[in-house]
Parts: sequence; structure tokens; C-alpha cells
Amino acid sequence: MWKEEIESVPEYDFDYTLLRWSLDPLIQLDRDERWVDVPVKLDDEFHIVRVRALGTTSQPLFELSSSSIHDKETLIDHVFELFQWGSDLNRVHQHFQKTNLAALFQNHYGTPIVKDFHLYDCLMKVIIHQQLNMSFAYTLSTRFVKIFGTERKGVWFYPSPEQTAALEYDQLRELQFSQRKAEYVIDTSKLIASGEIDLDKLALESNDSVSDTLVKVRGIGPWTAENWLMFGVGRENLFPKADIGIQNALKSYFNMEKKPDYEEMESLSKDWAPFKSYASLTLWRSIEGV
DNA sequence: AACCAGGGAAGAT
DNA sequence: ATCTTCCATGGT
Repeated sequence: MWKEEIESVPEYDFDYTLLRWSLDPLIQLDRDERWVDVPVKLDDEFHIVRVRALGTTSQPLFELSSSSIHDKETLIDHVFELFQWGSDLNRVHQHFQKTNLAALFQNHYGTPIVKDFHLYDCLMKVIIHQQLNMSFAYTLSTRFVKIFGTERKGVWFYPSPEQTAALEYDQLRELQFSQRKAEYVIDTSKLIASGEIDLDKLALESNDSVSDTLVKVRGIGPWTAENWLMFGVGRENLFPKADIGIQNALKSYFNMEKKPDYEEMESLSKDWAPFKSYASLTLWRSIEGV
């Protein structure tokens, strides 16, 4: 068992991250005690790192601990990257003060891009969540992982691409996946298991290059590619215009009669680069009422 | 009961 | 190329 304290750059609202994660029954956390157990899969071995907040939004400080015998520095680096502790959210806040989202960012300080735990998990989750209300979306992804994934000390790990690739469509239909969704999940996993799609390599390429590759896969459209880039890779400049939640948030924030079309969204977002992801996150957050 | 949901593929112009 | 319809199923 080791422990280590890590500081990050203000403003970083970790409690909001815990709140958002509390929607996902797969994630073991405690919002009162302010910790979360992070699953870390390295070389097909399962590790768990507990991350506990000691500080505040304006003075972020975290305690990492684990009983894993794996190299401590590797685990710490992984978690540091996962939470994007290296990124300075003040520069983001300052940037948006010059835009039409100034008030929004005043109301929601320090919303970080917190990545999903692994690249493959993220892609599966995003595909499963397409077009579904959040409640049922989490029901499906939770069933998927609890039946085909692996549990260690109460912490859930997604199945590997190879494990998913070996499933029959009917096994997902039984979990109330649509036929299409079952095909998307299994067929995409087959591409990854066979090496035709290499997510680790993709994560090093430009946004456009990644999108071009992923959108060719049946079941992955622009929204899914953008969400993977944001929540899987942690890119800062994504604005998924196909997202119904973002459309509703814009309608509400700008007091519009109806949801904006693509052209209006393009116009509204013209000054947001290079930090569009934070606008997306903060817009989502705004309609969650927190 | 009808419409919506943090989309995308297939079919029709 | 762009617009429309269908896919599936729970939530409201």
C-alpha cells in the first residue's frame, strides 16, 4: 500500500466530476468522503488507484493510494493524465470571458475534461449511449460490463475487445440492445481485436484524421467520433453539434424559440476555439442544474 | 398516448 | 450531396 499527494492547477472542480460520475453505477465512489476508485488496466493486469480530494476548486490537492505492486510512478502518471491535471483551466476561463459564454463560465468554474478510464471502454460506452436517454443509457452500459466484464474489489473493468468480439449479437439483444446497437458494439470490437483499428495509435493523430478513420466504421458517426476524442483522448477543441443535450443547453442559455440548427451553432461557437470542449462540457453541466 | 432521448444507417430525391 | 425515414426501447 502506498500513498502520494498530488497538486494540480486551479480552478479544478473535482466534486463536479464525482457528481457526474455518480450517474454511472459502474464507478465506485463516495461524494461525501470525496474519493473514487479508478480502474487501471495495464498489460492486461488490473490495478485500482483510489483518488481522494483533499483540497478545493481553487486549491486542488489529491491523495492517491493503491495496494497494487505495479510500478507506482506509472500508475501515478496514468491517473494524472486521466484527470488532465496538467491543463490550466484558468486560461480557459479567461478565454471565455471574451465570448458569448462569459456568464456561463462565471456560473460554472473549473469544469475539467475528465477522461473515461480507457480508450476502448470509452468507445463502447459512447456507442451504447447513442440516442438513448441517460438513464437507460447507463442501464445498458452497466449490464454490458457487469455481465461480460471483470470485477475487482467492487471496481468494474470493461471486457477486452477480444472478449466482446467473441460474443453473439443475441447475447446483447438479451440485455435489451437493439439489433443495430449489438452489431455496432461487436463488429467494432472485432475491428479493434484484429488490429484493423488501433485506438492507441489513433489517439496520437489529429482530430480530423481520427474522425476520418472512425466515421468509416459502421455505427460510428461524427457525434461518436467527437465524443471519443473528448472523453477518450481528452482533446480540448470538440463541439458535438449533433448532440441533443448541447442543442437544448444553447436554446436555454440564449433564450431561443427552438433548438439551434448547425448553421446557428457554427455562428454561436466561432470564438470558442481552441477550447470548444470546455464549452461543450459547461453547456452540458448547465442543463444538469449544477 | 405521443413524443423525446447527450445518433446513425439506409433509402429517397 | 442533401433530405427523410427507419431503427429500438425506456423515460416522461
